[in-house]
Amino acid sequence: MTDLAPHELRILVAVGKERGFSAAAGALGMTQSAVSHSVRASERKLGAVLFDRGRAGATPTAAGERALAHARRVLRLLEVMGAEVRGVADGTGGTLAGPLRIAAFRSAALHLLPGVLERLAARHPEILPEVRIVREVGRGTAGEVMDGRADLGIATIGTTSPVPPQLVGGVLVEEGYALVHPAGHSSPRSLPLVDWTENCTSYTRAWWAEQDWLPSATVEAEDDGAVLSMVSSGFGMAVMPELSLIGAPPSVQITDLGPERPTRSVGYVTTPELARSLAVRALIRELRAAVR
Amino acid sequence: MTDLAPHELRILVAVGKERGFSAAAGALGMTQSAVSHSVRASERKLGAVLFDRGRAGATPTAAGERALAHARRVLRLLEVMGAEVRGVADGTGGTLAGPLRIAAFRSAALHLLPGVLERLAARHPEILPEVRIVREVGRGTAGEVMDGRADLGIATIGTTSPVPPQLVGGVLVEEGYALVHPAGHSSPRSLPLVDWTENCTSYTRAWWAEQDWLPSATVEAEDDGAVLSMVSSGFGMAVMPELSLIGAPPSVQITDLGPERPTRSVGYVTTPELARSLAVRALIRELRAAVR
DNA sequence: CCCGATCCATGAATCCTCCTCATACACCCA
DNA sequence: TGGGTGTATGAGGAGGATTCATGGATCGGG
Repeated sequence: MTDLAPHELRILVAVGKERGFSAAAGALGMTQSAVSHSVRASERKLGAVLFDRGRAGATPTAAGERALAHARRVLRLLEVMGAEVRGVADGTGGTLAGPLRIAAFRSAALHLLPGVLERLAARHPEILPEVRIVREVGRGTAGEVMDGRADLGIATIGTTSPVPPQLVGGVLVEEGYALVHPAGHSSPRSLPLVDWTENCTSYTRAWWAEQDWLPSATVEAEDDGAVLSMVSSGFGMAVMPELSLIGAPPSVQITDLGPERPTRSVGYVTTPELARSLAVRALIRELRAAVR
Repeated sequence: MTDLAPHELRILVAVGKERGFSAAAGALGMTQSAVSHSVRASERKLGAVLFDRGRAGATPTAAGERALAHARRVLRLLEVMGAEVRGVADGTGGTLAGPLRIAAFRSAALHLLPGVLERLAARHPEILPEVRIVREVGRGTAGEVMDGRADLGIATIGTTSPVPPQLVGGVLVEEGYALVHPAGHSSPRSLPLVDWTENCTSYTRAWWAEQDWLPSATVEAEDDGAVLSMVSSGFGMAVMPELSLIGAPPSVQITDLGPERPTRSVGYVTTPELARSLAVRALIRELRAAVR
């Protein structure tokens, strides 16, 4: 038997990543001795020294670099193998390869998805995500999924816009609204309130109506990006969800609205069939991990 | 630990090949009991039944087919890993020393590969190419690569047969179709049209249908070689890709079909993992050089 | 210059995985 | 209904993997 077993491959990869036997052992939850034994066995099987051991740990030799590259590929292939075989058996289609169409509202597409898709690509390079920005008005992103134009939608979920009965979905995160106004403005509350069509659920609107300090004069903008740029140029103030405020310029000031502030739930919707597909499940897993 | 070990993969492949536990055990020099235990363990790890057991032995389920394809690929990758690591360590250059399995359709195997493999052998004598001729119907050569039975496939690539998403590939050359008929025939267009199953993409068929000068009566032959020999013996005429016409005897006459002639793309497909291996890269380099 | 810290190496003991042996079970056919 | 084909399964043993305990090498600092 000259082939390396998966656990041996994993140890090689860990040593390459942690740049040392002890560190790799720690990362894998095993003993330095086990790593040493295993690497030595792998080297014997392959007939080549894979790591230069030194004071500062272990660094791959040229042969070791090639071995690491192969080890990573083999491990990934084994991972995909498990996923596909299970998928075929489940009748979920079997492959996680191919395009994965995501409909998202603007702030999610800009501030939530990039990191998620990056990690998804790292773990499942065979998935090719396509993001389409859909205004969250009317049927919104859920409509895109219902109409078969998207596999998964990032949507606001609440009592006024629940998950449609023919779809499945879940809440990812509940985020609060915050007041945003020009930084350093002397009396920000005298500024007009800037708003945009997609903003706010009816629950939020009710909260809104109760706040007597809010000016009634409002200006309607195109989308949250336009609102934010109007605020940052001193034109007005706005009540926006936190997701829209990620990466806001220093020229705006964000004020928490306190414990009674309105919130909204951001979640996902998909079809029951697609919910079992490996690609959609992988994406949901990454979404869940991202909002934690 | 949910990943399958190499010995488990080998057992799966053997069972798939020998179509039975007992036969696989015999081929592997082990007990039927060991095979049974191992397959059961693999099924438990993957969470799917891989073989239907019956009177006549074992046949793979759908999940089993996928598992087998992956198993072959993983084992192949481990093989390449060993060879390359040893090669790097020896300072012999680091390319895979050993067999490189190529699946090609007939005309490519006969007219494109010989020169390519000659140059490959000159540059990398340690690579031992094995060519298997596969009819380009159904999943064709790409299927051989997907199932782990070949490292690289020479395939026709087009809208009707794109590179499968889980594979990687590229176009090598776009070649035209030409009319071929017996040399010196007085009215070649009155001859029947000879064809063979692998011939022509749907795009080509569409062009074909538009040509009112083409006779509708057709004769079906086994392969392009048979077609060419029928044409050369005066039996009929044919529309064939240029690759099939290399080395055609002087008894046939080749007529260019003009600028509107149909074309097909000939390319290669391989797995993402093998695409990085030195042997496959060397072969692709030679293929690219050859068609220039 | 030695002390301590921080690496990796190694031998023995333990635990667990995998294989074999022996046997049971299911099915088909003469 | 017995013999021949196949697979399933439990018990036991051999070998591999991990741990424990320890040794050896190398470097930086007092």
